[in-house]
Amino acid sequence: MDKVEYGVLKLENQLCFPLYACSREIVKRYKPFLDKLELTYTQYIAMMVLWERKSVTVKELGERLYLDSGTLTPLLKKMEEKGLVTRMRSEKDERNLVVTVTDTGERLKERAVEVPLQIAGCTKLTAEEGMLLYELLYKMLGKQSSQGK
Amino acid sequence: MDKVEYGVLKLENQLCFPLYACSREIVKRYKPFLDKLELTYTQYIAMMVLWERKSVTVKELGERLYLDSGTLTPLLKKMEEKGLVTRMRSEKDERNLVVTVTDTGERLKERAVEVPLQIAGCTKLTAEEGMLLYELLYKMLGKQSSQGK
DNA sequence: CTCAATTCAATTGAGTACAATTTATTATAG
DNA sequence: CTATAATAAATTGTACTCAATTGAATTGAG
Repeated sequence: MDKVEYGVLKLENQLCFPLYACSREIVKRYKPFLDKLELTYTQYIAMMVLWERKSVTVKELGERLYLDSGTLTPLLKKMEEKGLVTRMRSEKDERNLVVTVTDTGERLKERAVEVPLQIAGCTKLTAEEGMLLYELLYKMLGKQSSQGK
Repeated sequence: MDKVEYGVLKLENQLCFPLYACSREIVKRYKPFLDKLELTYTQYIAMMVLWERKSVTVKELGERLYLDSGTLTPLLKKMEEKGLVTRMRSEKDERNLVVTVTDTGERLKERAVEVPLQIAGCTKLTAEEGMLLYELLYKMLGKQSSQGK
């Protein structure tokens, strides 16, 4: 009767913590594979959008990745230096900066396809559990799942 | 027949991405509440361990939070400056640094209990979904769930 | 038209993360 | 006992992450 409901403050009773820890652990699992491509994890997911779209504005990329220009501007400048993308102001609206994959960036895609395959072997979840986790995470993110691809 | 299996490289087919995005979004949801306590998210989870254990070494704290001394040393120094913890070398083994909650740190616990309650209202998942997500994340982290608390 | 509001990137500053190295301390093989 | 190995923090350097601010370009109300 002395202690109140401090149980809610225990780390093991938090949902946020395994989410935070798991996210970082997964990024670490990607590292050895991404090192071979000389990409960081953030650069990798940015390239995923670019391989799919060819050209996007910083704003669109940010909406897709949940990142803002504070993160993306320096990231994209490094990717430009590496020759993976070009950065150019839109002619229609010069406030927009258009990022486009170069041929070098496009060629990297061929080596990158191996990454998801190699990572799949490191996962401790079954396919069904992975699917379920996917659905729950997107629900938590507040978006409709686009699983039915 | 021209395109190969590039579908594996689509952002929407990744499990890692919603994990990464969700983790950051949740930390953002905590921010307004943690701001009132003048804690960052990382400081908050470190305090959770300390509220539970009273005293831990940097090594133990790191194992619990999946963080290393490179992250924890500056974090704990800031927490010491704020008067939340003390940092002292262990007498038994001076390689170990023992972190202990101060009275100020202990008092913060009383205000912190509100945080999980207020966050709970922001979640888009049902209790069952939350539990399921929790189990899946711990399985992915490669630890046995300690849910049966 | 024209100036105030809006939009988009860039910048700034604080705070992590983490790999790799260094330093101090303790354990251990010979 | 002593040189070596192992361990724990701290340090260093790179790379995000994000809130807040700034500045240039565009929009829109009057």
